[in-house]
Amino acid sequence: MGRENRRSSELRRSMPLLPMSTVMQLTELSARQIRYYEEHDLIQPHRTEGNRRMFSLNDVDTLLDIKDMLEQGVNMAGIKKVFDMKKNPAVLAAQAKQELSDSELRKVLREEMKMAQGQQKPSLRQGDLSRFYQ
DNA sequence: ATTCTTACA
DNA sequence: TGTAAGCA
Repeated sequence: MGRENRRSSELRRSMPLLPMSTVMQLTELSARQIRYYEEHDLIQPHRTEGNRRMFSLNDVDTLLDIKDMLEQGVNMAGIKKVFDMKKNPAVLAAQAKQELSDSELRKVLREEMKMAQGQQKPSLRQGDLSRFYQ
């Protein structure tokens, strides 16, 4: 896939198209949850003139990723850690070279978490991701 | 009819 | 998180 094609692809996935009701059905998340994740800057849906949220396909993907982690027992703190790692230079580089899929990204994140853990407290309290990605 | 914000259980 | 109120 050429860079022009990938660019328009990203543009399409970033296009604000879906209203709250559609995203709720697509993700099976409540409006309350979706708004909550926005408050925590995990997604940044566009707003219409009437202040209605309009979600992109990227937003939906992100929400599905969040849902996965939630079902694995990862709390907000843990999810935030994972998302912060998407800004990690190493992860960013890997994403630039190939089109790192989300599933592949999770593998990388898994490794990154092991690295980060050594510098953290080895406890098993909430927010610690160690027990979910061993 | 639908979504939004705020606030309380 | 769910739910209800009061708006837009």
